[in-house]
Amino acid sequence: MSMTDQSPLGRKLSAFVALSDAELAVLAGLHQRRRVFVAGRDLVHQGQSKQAAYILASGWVCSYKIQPDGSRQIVDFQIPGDFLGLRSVLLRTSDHSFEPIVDIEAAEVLASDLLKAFADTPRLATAIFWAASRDEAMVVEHLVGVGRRDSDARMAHFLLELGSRLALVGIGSKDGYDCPLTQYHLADALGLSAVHVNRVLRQLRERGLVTFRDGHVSFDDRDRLAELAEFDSTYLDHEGPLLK
Amino acid sequence: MSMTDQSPLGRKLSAFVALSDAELAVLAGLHQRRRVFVAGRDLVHQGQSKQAAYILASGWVCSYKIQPDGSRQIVDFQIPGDFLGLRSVLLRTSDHSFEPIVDIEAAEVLASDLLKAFADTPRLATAIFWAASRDEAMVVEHLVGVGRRDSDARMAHFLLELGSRLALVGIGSKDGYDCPLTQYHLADALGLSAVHVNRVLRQLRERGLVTFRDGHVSFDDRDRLAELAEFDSTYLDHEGPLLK
DNA sequence: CGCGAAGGCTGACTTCCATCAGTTCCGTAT
DNA sequence: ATACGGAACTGATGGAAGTCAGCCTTCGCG
Repeated sequence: MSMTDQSPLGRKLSAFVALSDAELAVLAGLHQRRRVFVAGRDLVHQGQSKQAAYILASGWVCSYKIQPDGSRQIVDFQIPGDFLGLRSVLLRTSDHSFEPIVDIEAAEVLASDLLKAFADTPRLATAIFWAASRDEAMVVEHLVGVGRRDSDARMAHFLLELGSRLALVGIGSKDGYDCPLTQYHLADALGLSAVHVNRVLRQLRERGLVTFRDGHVSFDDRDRLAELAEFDSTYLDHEGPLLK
Repeated sequence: MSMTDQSPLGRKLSAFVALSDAELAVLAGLHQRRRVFVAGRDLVHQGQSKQAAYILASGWVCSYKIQPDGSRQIVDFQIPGDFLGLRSVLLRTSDHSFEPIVDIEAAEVLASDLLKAFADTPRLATAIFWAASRDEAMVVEHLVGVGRRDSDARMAHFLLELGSRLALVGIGSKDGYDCPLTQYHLADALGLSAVHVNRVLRQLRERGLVTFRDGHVSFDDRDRLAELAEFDSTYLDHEGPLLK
């Protein structure tokens, strides 16, 4: 199976374990029940129970929690190749919501099919658990950012992390990437107000570090940006395949 | 096996699945290699690789990340019955550190033993994954708190959550619990300065909501405290066993 | 066409929390 | 017995980010 044939998930997992053709075939099998969802209408809503998991094939999604007072915290963004709702399979009710940011395509995966795939191809299972662990590490890093970084470093770190993640599934380049997020999304993710997000972006642009404009992020000076963010990507753990 | 014989982990898992004697025996088997660690000396250090997982038997631990600038963010506290480092088994290097807050006892669990237990007793495996999912949900809720709650609500929420968790493993009562954390721990966990933590605690005490003094938390008015915190415990998911 | 909604952008004012610079209290090691 | 270190505690001051209020542009649509 050639590189270009691979799903984004296949591509991502290949960075961790070298998957055999048989394993790739099982993975492809999980992509059967393809569904389309429109931007803005929640896929899963907080408090809902017993929903399937999804593998995102194209488009962007965010997972978030709404507070009783109406404010929301975006926990993470999902990009092609990411799982949605893998964790909440075991908890009775989903503790958060998923909103497609643009129109998306996703493969619905039934818990039973997933478990069968795990039993048949343990290496694939390991790879998927690796991906889940990495997602959790990103949430932790997100928490650190919100708790301990000022708004500039927070934004810088966020934009760099996103760039790294996209690169891993073959989207974007060293210099930047297309990004459909609004300043409101950034605000809800970073724990800032939309007004302040705007000011921070302006500042970073004027300092010649990054430009986020018209749905595109350009790294104007990646090194200085990484320095400001104190960006250390080891938690993303992609140094080439571990298991041959 | 009677209730009082159970390890804290057994007790916690029993709230999710009713475990058979055979399953409880396997679980007890995982507690073989008992070790003791002294307060303050890190169990696992950020950047370290290939360490075992642990089941905490007694005492308190915190997991945290240190920033290059020296500030630290505590990600979570572990109490008896919690796993340490379950997630980082798959990532090459641990992305965070574990520090015992008091002297602790913990069972060291080798990855191979854990996998064998999973293979032999799938229901136990499910229960442990449930616990892992719940831990992740707590980190998410923590992120929400740091991102979207002001310092009072944040503290209130934290103290209530901890009370709920302790109750699940049979520690503390409806009215309060013993708690060895210092105000510095609270500050590092909640993304506040120690000075401000002190003020917030004073305020909550003066308003007659909670008293945290001399290593003991007392809920003076649990209802009003929960209201201030907008505490909704569904993410903790303990409404009695799901699987009979 | 023109209206409204969504997103981006900005200035003025306010608030929450960090920082600095201490003091007090206690337990323990010299 | 006293000196020391860790933790709790406090007042004064400043700064980072929130809130409020408003303007401009673009784009879809009645």
